[in-house]
Parts: sequence; structure tokens; C-alpha cells
Amino acid sequence: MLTISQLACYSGVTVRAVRHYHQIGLLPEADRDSSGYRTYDAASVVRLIRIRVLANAGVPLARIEELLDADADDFSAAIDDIDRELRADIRRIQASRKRLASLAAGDSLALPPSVVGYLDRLRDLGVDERYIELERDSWIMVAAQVPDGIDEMIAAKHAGLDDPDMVDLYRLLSGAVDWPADDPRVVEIADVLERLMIRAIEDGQAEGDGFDDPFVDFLDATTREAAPIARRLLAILEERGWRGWTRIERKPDSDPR
Amino acid sequence: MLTISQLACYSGVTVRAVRHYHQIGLLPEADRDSSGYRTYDAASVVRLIRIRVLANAGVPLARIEELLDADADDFSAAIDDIDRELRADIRRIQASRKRLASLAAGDSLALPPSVVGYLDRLRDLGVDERYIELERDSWIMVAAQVPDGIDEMIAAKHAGLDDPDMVDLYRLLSGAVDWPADDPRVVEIADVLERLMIRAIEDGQAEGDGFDDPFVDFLDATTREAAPIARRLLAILEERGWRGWTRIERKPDSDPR
DNA sequence: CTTGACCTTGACGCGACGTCAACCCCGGAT
DNA sequence: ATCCGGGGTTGACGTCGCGTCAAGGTCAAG
Repeated sequence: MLTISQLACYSGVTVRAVRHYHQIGLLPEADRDSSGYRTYDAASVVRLIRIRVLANAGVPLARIEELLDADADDFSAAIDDIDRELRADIRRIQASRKRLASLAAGDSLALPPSVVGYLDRLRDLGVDERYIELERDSWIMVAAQVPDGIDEMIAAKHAGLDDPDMVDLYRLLSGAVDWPADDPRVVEIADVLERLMIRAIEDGQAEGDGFDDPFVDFLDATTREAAPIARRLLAILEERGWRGWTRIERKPDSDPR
Repeated sequence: MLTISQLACYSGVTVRAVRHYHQIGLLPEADRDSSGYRTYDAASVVRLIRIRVLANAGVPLARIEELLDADADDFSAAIDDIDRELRADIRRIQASRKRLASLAAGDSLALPPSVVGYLDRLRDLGVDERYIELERDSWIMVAAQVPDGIDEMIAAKHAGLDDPDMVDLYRLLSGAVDWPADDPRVVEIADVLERLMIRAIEDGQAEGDGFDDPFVDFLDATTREAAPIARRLLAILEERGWRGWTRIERKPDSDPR
């Protein structure tokens, strides 16, 4: 008769594992000797070795019992099933590795390459780094919201930069992050911006953006918090009949001028 | 300002996950409104999205914080490190899959192919299935104990079957599993067995088997329990100066005849 | 008689949350 | 005023396969 540590040794498992198998019912509770020690025999060793073989092959403990006394067909069906799960595990990890690799390749922690390219272009235009960080954060949120539409949106933004007014706008905004809330130059920004918006609507660029309204409101609110001047700018635009910043939209009751 | 579910929605995580990140300190505890609700802003969304990007790339939560504000070198070093771990995970699972495949291929739940072949040969010799099961269980234990030596041992057993006495022995043992404990034919078995043992010693086959003594004792004890006749057989051999069954060995004080 | 190596049960810990439970808060309909 | 449904809050348990510690009882040997 064997003690639990001898059983464990001959079966190649730890004592703790044996007790665990008892606990979950995989190994039936063993007989006890006069002082309460568990006693085992060769049959226990053989059963435990079989359990280990299956466990080492990646079979979950909960499924081992059914395998131990399954006929050949059920057995191989179960094996197929388990192998499928193992393959799925591997695929999951490989997907992680791909994402990890794209992070290492420079994806600026949540930004697709197209956005990185766009921000680089802004940098080339001389836009202030602090303003770029504001844009970047917005793009991070947008990319998380509509991951499939992001490249298209960025393409549209690139096209927008062909308009000198847009370049002008960025130059103005870039400096404006420091302006006090009542800086009068804000009107200049509003003028440029309004021209751009009117042209965007004429060109039919102000179509569905795929966002839902609360998200647009949230981005607008974020913009308002971003710099002292932002609140004023949006207020002026609102006076002139525009609705927000994120989405180009006229207020329903505004005259078309 | 956002509620927790809005934050979760914009960041692509579950509410529970957000609270979990609070709990482990990955996301700093948010401010509360008058009724105790957590309130969030855009910065929270951005941070949470970054956390998700890293988590989805397989970075353990515990290591995400250090990555969020690491410089490029530390970052890519950490990424390499994590990728190594992911590769190790994959290798582990693939090792499991290999073992699983060899199970499906017929490895009789813990038996290497060489042993299966040997047992098949016994079957061909007409050995009773019940006796074969006894041998099989012993081989399972032996294979678990000395996995690297098993093929060599089986080769030696195959060679042993060239001796007609060995075939004879198996025939006798095969029938003997049913004999009552006092069956007189046991002497016949002892005679054959003793001839074989003497020859084995002469041929130098009784060398180190790689087992330690307690394991040999255990196998002997198991043998004694296996059939009614076994105890008698071993007792007779002991009278004649032999020590056990698993290991061919003379008792130290026995005359060399 | 002590020592050290065994055995026993019970419990927490890991990782990343999912899933109750029990209760609070708020706005809208009855 | 009340109810309802859909938010929010904390707290706790479950997952999986054990490792590890705690606090004690048992046993063979010196």
C-alpha cells in the first residue's frame, strides 16, 4: 500500500494535484489507514498516470473522466473536439501577437497608420504639438468608435487640406490654444471656419459620418473643454446658425442666408 | 461628463472591466457626482482605449501601466518580452496538441507504441487477455517511471521470447490467473521461471534496471495482489534463494547451488 | 524526548473579469 | 404619490488547476 506522496511520485504528479483530483471527484476518495492517512494501490497509480497523460495533452480536467471510460468512437470524437479548442487558443494568441507586432511597428498606441500620417502632415504644416495632441485624442476616440470608417475619413481630411482656407484654419487654431477666452481674434477663426463649412455643404461633404448623436455631442463637449477659446468659438458659430464642431450641420431654424 | 456605461461604450469595454481596472489601480478612481456616480471625461476614454489596445495585444494587465508611459526603448523591450511569453504559450499548446494527436493515433492511454507491440505479440502467443491487462498496467507504471528506458526494456523482452522456456512461462502464467492459491501446478511455473532466471544471470541480463528499490518492492507487492497463485509462486522462489519478481536477484545469503 | 519528514484539513492566491445580489437614484407614466 | 424601468453603487462568489501557507497530528529514527 502506498501513501499519497508515493502515489504522486510513481505517477509523476504533485501531492497537491492528487488531493485536487480527489476534491473534484476525478480520483475517487481513497481508503484511510488507522491514523487517517490515505492509502493507494497499483490501480490508483495506473488511473492517475492516465489522468496525467490526458491532462498533459491539454484535456481539461472536467472532461477527463468521460474520456477514461469512453469507447473508441466517443474517444476520438472528444479528442477532435479538444483539439479544435486548442487550435482556437493558438489562433487567439497569434491574433494577439499580430496586434502586438503592429504596436511595436509604431502604431502610436491606438492609432491606425492613416491617422498617424495625417497628424504628421499637420506637423509639417507647422501646427503646434499641443494642438496635434488634441486632434490625436479625438482621432483615438473616433477610431475606436468606427474602426472601419477611419481610413476613409482621413482620406477626406487629406483632401480638405487642398483648400488653402483649411491650412489657414489649422494655422489659426494651432496658435489659439493659448488665447484667453475673450480674445477678439476668435472672429477671424469663425469666418474661415464658416467659409469652409459652407463649401463642405455645397460639395456634399457633410453627409452621414456614422456616429450617433450622443457621441457627436460628447466630442463637441470635449472640444469645448479643450481650450479656453473653444467655447467662444462654438458660441459664435451657433449665433450664426451652425450646430457644432464635430459634425457640420445647420440648426433647423436658421435662415439659409 | 460621462457615466461609467458611456465610458465603457465609447472605449469598447464592459462596465465590469472598467470597475476592475479601478480596483487594480490601472485606471485611477474617478470623481463622483452628488449621488456617488463616477464621472469621466475624454481623457479617461483615451486612456481606457489605450489600455484595451494593449490588453487585446496580449499584454497582462499588471504590465500595462508601465507600458503606458514608457519611452520607445523600454516600450519595445517590454513588447519583445511579452511576445516571447506569447510564443512560449503557443509552444506549450502545440506540445499538448502533439501529445493529443499521439493519443488519437492509438497510444493506449499512457503506453508507448513499443509496449503496445509487445502486448500484441503476447496476444498472438495466445496469452489470456486478463493476464495481458496485468502486464499492461505494470508497463504503464514502468513507462511512467523510466520513460527513456522503456523501449530498450521492451527490446530485451522481445529477445527473451526467443527462448522457448519464456513462451512456455507465459502460457503457464496465462492460465494461472484463475488457479486457487494452493494449486500444486505452481511448482511447474517456478521450475520454468528458475531456469529462465539462471540463464538470464549467466547471460548478464540481470543488470541495473534503473529502478530504485522501493519501486521494485512496490511492483512485487502489486504482483502478489494480482492473482491468488502469485503469493505462493513468489514464496517458493524465495525458498529457493530468489528475491522477487520484478528484478532478477538472488538473496545475499543463498548458496550458489 | 526530540527531530524531521511525513500526513491531515482549510484557506487564500493567481488573471481577467462574468454574474448574481441587494440596494440607491432618477425621469417618465399612471 | 406611486410605480416602473433602466441607470448607478458595493460586495462577493465562480472560473481553472493547482501552489503555497497555516496549524496541527503521526511516525520512524537518533
